[in-house]
Amino acid sequence: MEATAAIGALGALAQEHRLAVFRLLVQAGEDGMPAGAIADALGIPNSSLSFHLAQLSRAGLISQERRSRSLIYTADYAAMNALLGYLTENCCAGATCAPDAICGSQDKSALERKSA
Amino acid sequence: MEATAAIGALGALAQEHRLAVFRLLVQAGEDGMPAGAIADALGIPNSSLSFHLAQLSRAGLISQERRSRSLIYTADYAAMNALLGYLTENCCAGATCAPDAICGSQDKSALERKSA
DNA sequence: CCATTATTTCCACATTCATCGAAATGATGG
DNA sequence: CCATCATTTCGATGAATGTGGAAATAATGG
Repeated sequence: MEATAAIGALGALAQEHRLAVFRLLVQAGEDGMPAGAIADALGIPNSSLSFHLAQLSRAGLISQERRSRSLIYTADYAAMNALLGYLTENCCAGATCAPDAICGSQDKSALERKSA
Repeated sequence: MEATAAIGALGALAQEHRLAVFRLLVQAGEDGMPAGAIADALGIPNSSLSFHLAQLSRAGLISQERRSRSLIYTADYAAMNALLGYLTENCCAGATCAPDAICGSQDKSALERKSA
C-alpha cells in the first residue's frame, strides 16, 4: 500500500458519518446494505449520505453493486486490512518488537498474510 | 474506544506529513525522536512540524517528554492498537467471520487483548 | 545571569470539506 | 413506454485545515 492510498483511506474514515457507515458495513458482512437502508439506520439525509458513500468508494474502502433498483454497498475487507498493516509496518525498526509493552505484541504476520 | 476518539486519531493520520511522522515514530520504537531530528528526516519546516506534532498529540497518538533541551516524541502503541481494534469491531455481525474471504481471518482477539 | 539552542505561537492566506434541499438521472416493473 | 422508486448531482454557504516566516518562549550550559 502506498502513502497516498493510506491517506485517502484514513481521510475517508475520519468523519463521523463515514466512520459510522463503514463500521455498519463491516458489521453487515458480505451481503452489504442498500443506500436507503444505510440512510435509515443512521439518520443521514440521502444527499449527504450519497456524498459520503462516494468518498468511501473513492478511497477504495467500499464497493457498489446494483441489485434490482437498489445500490448495495459492501465493505472491502482487503482494503481495510491493507490499511491496518500499513500503519504497523516496520514497527520498532522491523525487529521483532521486544516485549509486550511495545507494538502491543500484535501478530503482524496475520495481518499481512491476508492483505497482500 | 469511542467514536470521537477514533475520528480524532484517523483525522490526525490522514495527512501526508503527519502520517510520515507517525510511521517514523512507530519505527523509531520506544526511544522516540526529538522534534528537530524529525524535521530533518522528513524535510518539514519547524513551524509546520510543530503544528502537526500538536495534532498527533491531541489525538493521543504520540506523547512528549523533555530530555535536556530537546522534546522527544514517541508513538503510543496502545492508542494505535485501540484504533485498529475499533475499525474491525463486530466484524461480520460479531460472529466468527465465516471463511477466510471475509474479515481477512484477522485475529481480533489478539488486537483487543492489548488495547483494552 | 547570559548566550545559545530547541521548539512553539502568531498570523494571514488559500484550499478543502460538510451540509442538505431541490432538481436530475438511472433503473425497474407492469 | 410510463409511472415509480432509489440514488446521485448541483449549488451556495459556513467551517475547518495546511502553510511557513518571523517573533516569542522555554531550557540548558557555562
